[in-house]
Amino acid sequence: MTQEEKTARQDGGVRERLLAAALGLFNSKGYAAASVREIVEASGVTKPVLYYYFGNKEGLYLELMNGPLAEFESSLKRVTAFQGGVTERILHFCLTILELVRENVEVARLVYAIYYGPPQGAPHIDFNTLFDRMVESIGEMVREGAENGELRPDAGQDGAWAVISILNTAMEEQFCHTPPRIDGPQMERMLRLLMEGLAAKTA
Amino acid sequence: MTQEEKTARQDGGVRERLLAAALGLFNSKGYAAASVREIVEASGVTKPVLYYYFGNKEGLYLELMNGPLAEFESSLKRVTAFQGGVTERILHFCLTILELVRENVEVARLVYAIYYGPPQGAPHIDFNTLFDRMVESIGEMVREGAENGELRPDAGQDGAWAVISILNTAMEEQFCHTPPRIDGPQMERMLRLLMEGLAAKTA
DNA sequence: GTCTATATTGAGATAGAC
DNA sequence: GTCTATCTCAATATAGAC
Repeated sequence: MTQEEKTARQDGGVRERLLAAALGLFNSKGYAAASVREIVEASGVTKPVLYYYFGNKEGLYLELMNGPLAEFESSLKRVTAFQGGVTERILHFCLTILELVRENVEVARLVYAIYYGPPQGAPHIDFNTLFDRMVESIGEMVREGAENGELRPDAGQDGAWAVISILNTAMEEQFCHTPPRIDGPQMERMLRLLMEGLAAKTA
Repeated sequence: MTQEEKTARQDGGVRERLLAAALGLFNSKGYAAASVREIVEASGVTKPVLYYYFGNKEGLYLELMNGPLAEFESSLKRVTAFQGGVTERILHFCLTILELVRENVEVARLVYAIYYGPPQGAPHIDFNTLFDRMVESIGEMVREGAENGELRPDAGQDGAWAVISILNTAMEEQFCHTPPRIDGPQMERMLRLLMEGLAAKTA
């Protein structure tokens, strides 16, 4: 057993408590306004413990984000491999993303706050590329649908952004309103409403 | 001429420069992270000047928000008085709101950051009621359209939220991406795509 | 690993001269 | 109205004992 492994086993609870407390405080007060003092008090430890585990406030923040973000990215890869008609693939994609967000509301809320709001002095993380990849995935599906006749031939950019709008707003509702006024089934109904406008009139 | 009027004339430039600098810094660093020192330096004055005009940082923030918010509210009232078919009224409503946002991007960005993100220690302003009123206005229009046969009879909650989603995401694009990937005409096309799904099939 | 105690910096805010 | 100089407090971070 290496020294690293020993350390990893020993520090168990404290690390997690610090991460959880920081996440809660970053969300309720913002990265800048949440002080180290508050974080350690909420975790029932003292300041040096935080510096021992994470080096500094930034290190704690990065540690907090990296796990869930990596998980999200790998989920993104898996979901694009889904087979079926374009409409069903779009629905499946959006529902999966929404479910991911619902499972990690706290982290998602923080990501959105940093992405959409001022960085607040938090170290930079490239959320932009991640969001763009999501946009691009939906764009490709819509384009494919327009080409193979499943969607209207003019369902290009505008159609893709309309889908993204619904997904985006549904996600935001998860962490900006309690209880959220949009859930999975409702988002699906909204998307189907949109699709009936997007779908090719073959009747 | 009262004392108030004299004062109002005299302090001209400084007040405005402080407000503008604060708005810029609140947006780029967040309310908590933007320091009074930075604000006054950017305005070319010293700290006591800020305290002279606004009492404190919170006073400055409130002064900054109140003007545009009142203007926005009165615009909301005016736009709901627009006459015409439901579809055109919805389009007019959304285009007007988007235009308002585009004319006050900086304030809108700050409002969204505070509304969606952590309050950062900024004094509370009730944006919720304002947003709800917007949601309610759209809800009423859709409901009316469903009743008078201009929209599908089942175009209720879901249809309204689909409209809101498009408007919401279009607004966000204005202050979260340069250049914005959505403008007025594109939002209109997205809404019309949605409408063709919502509209009653009378053909 | 975790503590007490403290160094150091920068924050918001004010006193008092002009 | 605007300044210089300063107060007070809380922030991040660390030294050093256990």
